[in-house]
Amino acid sequence: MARQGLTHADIINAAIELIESEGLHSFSLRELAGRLHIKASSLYNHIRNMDELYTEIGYYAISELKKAQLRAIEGKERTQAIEALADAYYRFGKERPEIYKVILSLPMVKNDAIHKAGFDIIEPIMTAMDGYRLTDLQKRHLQRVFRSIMHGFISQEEAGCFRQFPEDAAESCRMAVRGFILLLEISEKEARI
Amino acid sequence: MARQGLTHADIINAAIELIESEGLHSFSLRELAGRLHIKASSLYNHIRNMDELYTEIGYYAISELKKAQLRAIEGKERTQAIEALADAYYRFGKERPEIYKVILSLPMVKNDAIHKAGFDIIEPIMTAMDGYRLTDLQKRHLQRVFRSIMHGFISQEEAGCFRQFPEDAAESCRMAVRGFILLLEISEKEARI
DNA sequence: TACAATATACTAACAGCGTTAGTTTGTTTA
DNA sequence: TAAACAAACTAACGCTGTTAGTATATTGTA
Repeated sequence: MARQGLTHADIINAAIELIESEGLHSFSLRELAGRLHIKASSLYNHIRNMDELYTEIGYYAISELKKAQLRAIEGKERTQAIEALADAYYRFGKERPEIYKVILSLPMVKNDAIHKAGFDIIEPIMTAMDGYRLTDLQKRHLQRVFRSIMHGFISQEEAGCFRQFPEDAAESCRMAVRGFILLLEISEKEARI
Repeated sequence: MARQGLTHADIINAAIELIESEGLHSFSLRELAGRLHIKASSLYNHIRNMDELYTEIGYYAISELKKAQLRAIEGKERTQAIEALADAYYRFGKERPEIYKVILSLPMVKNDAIHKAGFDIIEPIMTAMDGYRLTDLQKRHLQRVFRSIMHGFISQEEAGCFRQFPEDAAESCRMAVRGFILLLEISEKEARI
């Protein structure tokens, strides 16, 4: 009706805001439309469907996470770089849990764009490992180890799986990162042989 | 109509079967009812609601995972125990991904029963660490590290996050477990001081 | 400036979902 | 045999994503 200059980006931004404030769980196209003062069906002039909307939000989340990580390791090396990286990852997960969740819902198989996003996830940890003399094979394994540790902590804490004990989960996470650094150091020694 | 002796357990078992064969994503009460040759509303004679159904399936999943882990570490100690434990956990996640996912959907806050289930998750890794001379504080942190590593690997591999490289994810996981064992060993040394 | 084309909004509807209320019917108990 | 209970039913509610068809405002062109 009262035509407003709604762009594709406006839709995505509103969706992100809504998900962050109300939670991914309760997000719906009708609610999104309501916030934009249009009907749900009108959204289809801007987006193909809900899957695609989630995919775009996933891209956004990945790029935000990547930015935060790269900022954190700037000018740092080895132990310091890894710890700063882990800290940035952990904070992102705690501060923006709803957006973080969207990343995992990305169907990583589908198309080339998502495949490309997969490399955006990897880049920061790969860069942080530059200070270690590792083979490419070692790096490919070790980046998985790092990401698994970090994702494991974030998703389990979010799910409430750490509530049995009062100890700070961030402290446990730092311990895990210490183990990862140990792994980097002994891998380095093995690579020299 | 043609009254069949449907028990509460029958419902849960059918739901588990359906989730494992068709996926958690497409699971619905109407589909479950269809498999049992009743209408969806009739399910409410046996279950309170869908949340409670998921909770019960979550309990089942936790107990299955616990059993598999305890079986794996029987008669083993230290490095062997940890590796066997990790292997059992990893296999469970790969072989029964849909049921595994239900565990995380458990709202760990709610009631005492769920709180108790939380300890069932912890028990195997706590037992496996018995062979290490660690303080209780260390154990409480380290069980989180172990669970984060394992959950991180399973959920990321399931989500397709490891598809960038051809290397076997199980191999990466073993590397992570090696890091965890390193952590156990140096924690042991620190505890003795 | 006028007309055609396009983009953006609308209404109405569909099938699916979890869930509830009220009703019927078969089984079990007194 | 009658009463009580359990387990099925039908019908409906409000919610979801999505599509089809329609109206209207903006934009590009002759």
